[in-house]
Amino acid sequence: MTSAPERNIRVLVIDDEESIRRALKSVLSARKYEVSLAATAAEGIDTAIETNPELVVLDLALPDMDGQDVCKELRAWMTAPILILSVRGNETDKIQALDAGADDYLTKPFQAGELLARMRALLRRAESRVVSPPELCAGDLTVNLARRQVFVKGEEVSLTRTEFEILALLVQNADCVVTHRMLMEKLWDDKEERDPRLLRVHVSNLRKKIEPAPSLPRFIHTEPGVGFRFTPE
Amino acid sequence: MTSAPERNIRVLVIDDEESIRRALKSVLSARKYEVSLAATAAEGIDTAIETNPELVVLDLALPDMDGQDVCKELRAWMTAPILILSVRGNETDKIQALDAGADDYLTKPFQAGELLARMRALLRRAESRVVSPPELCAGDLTVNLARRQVFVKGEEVSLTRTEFEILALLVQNADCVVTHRMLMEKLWDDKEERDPRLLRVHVSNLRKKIEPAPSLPRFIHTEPGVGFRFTPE
DNA sequence: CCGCCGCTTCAAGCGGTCGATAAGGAGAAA
DNA sequence: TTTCTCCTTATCGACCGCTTGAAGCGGCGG
Repeated sequence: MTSAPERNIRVLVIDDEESIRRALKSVLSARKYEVSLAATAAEGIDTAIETNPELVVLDLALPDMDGQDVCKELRAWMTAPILILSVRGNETDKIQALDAGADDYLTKPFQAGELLARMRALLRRAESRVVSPPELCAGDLTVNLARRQVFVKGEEVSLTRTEFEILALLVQNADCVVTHRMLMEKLWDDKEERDPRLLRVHVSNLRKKIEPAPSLPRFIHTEPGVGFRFTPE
Repeated sequence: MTSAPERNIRVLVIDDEESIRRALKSVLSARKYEVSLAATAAEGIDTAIETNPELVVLDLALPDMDGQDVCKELRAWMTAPILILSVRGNETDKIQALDAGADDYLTKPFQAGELLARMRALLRRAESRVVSPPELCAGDLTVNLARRQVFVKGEEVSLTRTEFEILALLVQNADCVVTHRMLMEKLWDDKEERDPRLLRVHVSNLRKKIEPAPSLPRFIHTEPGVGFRFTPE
């Protein structure tokens, strides 16, 4: 996988050397990365907050703050990998930086190819991380979006594709009204107008499968003329 | 986090130099790591299958196989981080190893402290990730992703490349739905749309080989309009 | 009280997707 | 070249679920 990423990945470079910034900007932009630059630690942290980068390249020797402290400060709220650049190649610096939350440490002068390869390795790891285990429990109902499974009183019920899509959208917007338009756009991505009755039939069938009393809905409430609402409480 | 891990972490060291193996064994054991050793690539892969390590330290220059190929072979079924050791410090070797699936690259001679710090950084990242065992048993079916072998009632069945790829992807996402799109992207990495019928044929052939009753699937269930799901239990 | 309107439910037709099978075609090995 | 394996395409029957029409139900206003 030496190829450029299909999507533009946001990278933040924090380095006080003008020449390094320019060089990295040029090299990374050519690889279709979306590059932000910062010359000081303070500026770097601000930019990180603004752009929320997916990877940070951080020089250890900044004028206004120690590199390790920058690392820790970023780590406090950010999970993106941090790659350290430094002219200092001694063991203690490396250990301290890595233990401060950095993910890799590269000694200057470095070769662009190695930096890019290490960035790819870090990003490969980061992207394979699971986002969150999206499981919802409400009363007798359990909805597992990742597994596409729904349980009522521990018994798995089999939902149709459309039924599950509807339920998923409602669960994702729990307590909020999901309009007819939103549902229909999600279900049939063509924008042509569809019969609103269609939704009602599907919702009706869905209720029969997951509601304790389908005619007195506990989970899926209808907002007349607007849409539906899922109530977990 | 300079402290030793609270739980014994399984580390596999693959290196042909006796002295390195001894030194690492001693250093890592003192840090409460549970160390396995291997002197050749073949032995290393076998040990990896047996012990399912949480981190692999791999020498790039092994007598019986190229380091990159070992990397790729491990990556095919293992998600644990791989740290490369090598006397070769040139850029090309590093890039190739990192792109082959390695997570870090350290040039010999190295200092123990740096190795330990890099291991900690890698393990910190991998901490939250589930380690998948290299072999899965479900009823009469045994799937060994590492060895690319499949057994039914103890008898090995021979799968074609595509069939195994499909089964592997399904097993790795056991209980979760694997969409048609995911399967097709994995099988044919070209993004051009393919005939969904193709998948059905391959899955059908696969079922005939591993299902007790192919028409009433026990392992590979189809989710209409979405994809397929592997059910171990 | 009655009719209108929107939501719910039921029932039936139709279309799409799936599974099985067979045959064409590409590539490797003999 | 032949032969074999495996990928791919094609065809067909069966079935599930989407869709639509229509009736039942309740609230609200005239």
